[in-house]
Amino acid sequence: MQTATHLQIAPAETLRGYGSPAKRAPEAVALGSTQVFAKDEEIFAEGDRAGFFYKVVCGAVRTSKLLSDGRRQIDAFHLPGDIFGIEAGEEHRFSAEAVGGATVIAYRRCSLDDLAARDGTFSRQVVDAMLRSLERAQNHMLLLGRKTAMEKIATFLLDLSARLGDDTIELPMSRTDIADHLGLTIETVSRSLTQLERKHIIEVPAHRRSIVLCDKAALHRLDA
Amino acid sequence: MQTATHLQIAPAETLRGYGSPAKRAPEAVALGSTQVFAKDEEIFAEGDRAGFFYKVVCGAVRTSKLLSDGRRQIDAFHLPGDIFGIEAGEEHRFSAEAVGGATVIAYRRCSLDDLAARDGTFSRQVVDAMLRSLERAQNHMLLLGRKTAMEKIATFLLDLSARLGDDTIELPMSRTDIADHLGLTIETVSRSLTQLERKHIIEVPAHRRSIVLCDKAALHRLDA
DNA sequence: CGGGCCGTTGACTCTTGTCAATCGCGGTGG
DNA sequence: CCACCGCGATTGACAAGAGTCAACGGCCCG
Repeated sequence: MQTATHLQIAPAETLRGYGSPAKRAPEAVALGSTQVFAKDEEIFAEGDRAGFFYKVVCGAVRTSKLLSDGRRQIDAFHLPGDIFGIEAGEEHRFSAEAVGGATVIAYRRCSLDDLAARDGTFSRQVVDAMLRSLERAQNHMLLLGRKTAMEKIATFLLDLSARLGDDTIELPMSRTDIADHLGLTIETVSRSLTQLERKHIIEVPAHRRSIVLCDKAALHRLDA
Repeated sequence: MQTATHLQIAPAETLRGYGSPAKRAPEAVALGSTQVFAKDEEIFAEGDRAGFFYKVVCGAVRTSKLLSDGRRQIDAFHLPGDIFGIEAGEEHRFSAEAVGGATVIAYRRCSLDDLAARDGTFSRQVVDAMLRSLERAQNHMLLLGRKTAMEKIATFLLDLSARLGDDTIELPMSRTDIADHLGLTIETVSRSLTQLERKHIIEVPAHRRSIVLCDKAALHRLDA
């Protein structure tokens, strides 16, 4: 086995703008440069040249695809620690936007071959990220193709709670985002949550932006 | 850049059986061993130890996940040349079965780190396969979450025709498989095909196992 | 010739989507 | 400080796309 002593991933201090006036935090941290994006600000768009990939530091990021008539599918929400924006080809295959403000680290994309050829911690992390994306995508296909609205909501809440490590979920995203992630309409999301609330399985405080899971067992039962 | 002169992926001649009486073609081709599976025979199951991954030589393979009550989602059909069964963890995250007979090559899975650490053609091919799976999964999520039944069918037919490189599609899979892939019921698949037939957009010969795309432009119009 | 499997078709149901009104919080400006 | 405005969320009434259940048809194979 070879011994690569240094990761040779180029720092990405010389970031070109993305057409949006984001405040950039230019201190180059280790291998990438930190950037701050405002609520709903675009990080990259479908079809953009994939010069960088990213790791979420804080906040949340959504990656999505659009149909020609505007229907949207959010394939994933990325939380702190998650890596997104890795591509096989030269272009990004989906767009990424900050959900209510996010800080990310941008890594210059070296050739994927190069990356795959190294054996440092970081390359392992990237390959792992890819595989976890794939796994998540596969689970999500099962959800989208075969689960009912209520099952989708239950899965979503349990997953988010597990990822955040807390039974009280501060939702970073709007109902519209949730709907576009689960393949539902905003009305169906709202009605499902109301129903769960009435059964005392969850509690939704007045500002409606956080959800407390009171009865996880019941949620697991609802989740097929 | 290092120069790995040999791919060090272990041949997989010493295959343990998978609990099913498949005829095995034991000649070890290059890096893996060829295996033949009968119609609907299981190649591996969800939860099996992921000791191998596979490349389709001929025929077709479906990979799928099940819900506790039997609802099924086929995440992909794998055609000749496609690689499937690569996993991040120790277990297969979905099951794989031959669709009406398939020949595959099994590769012993070395540690993914090792694999990622090499720079040979084959490792590149594997990483590429992963990224293509991911891309396909993302497109499929858009389909499952946001397309109508007719749009799903149109997308499916165009995709299959493109992959097979032919406007006449010999369907390797049943209506049930198609339904479980597109998140529909067998009845809806059947009705959609009949409707396309009536509009002279496709032709479906009497045995119903092949489909001729007469009017691809119309299909593209139906596909959002 | 008969049985079974796969696919098609029809009638009906129902979950989810659509359209529209209202609520309520938060921010803004007088 | 308070009234107003606007956006996001909720709720209701209704529509419709897709699912369910059931019958039937045709093909293959014994």
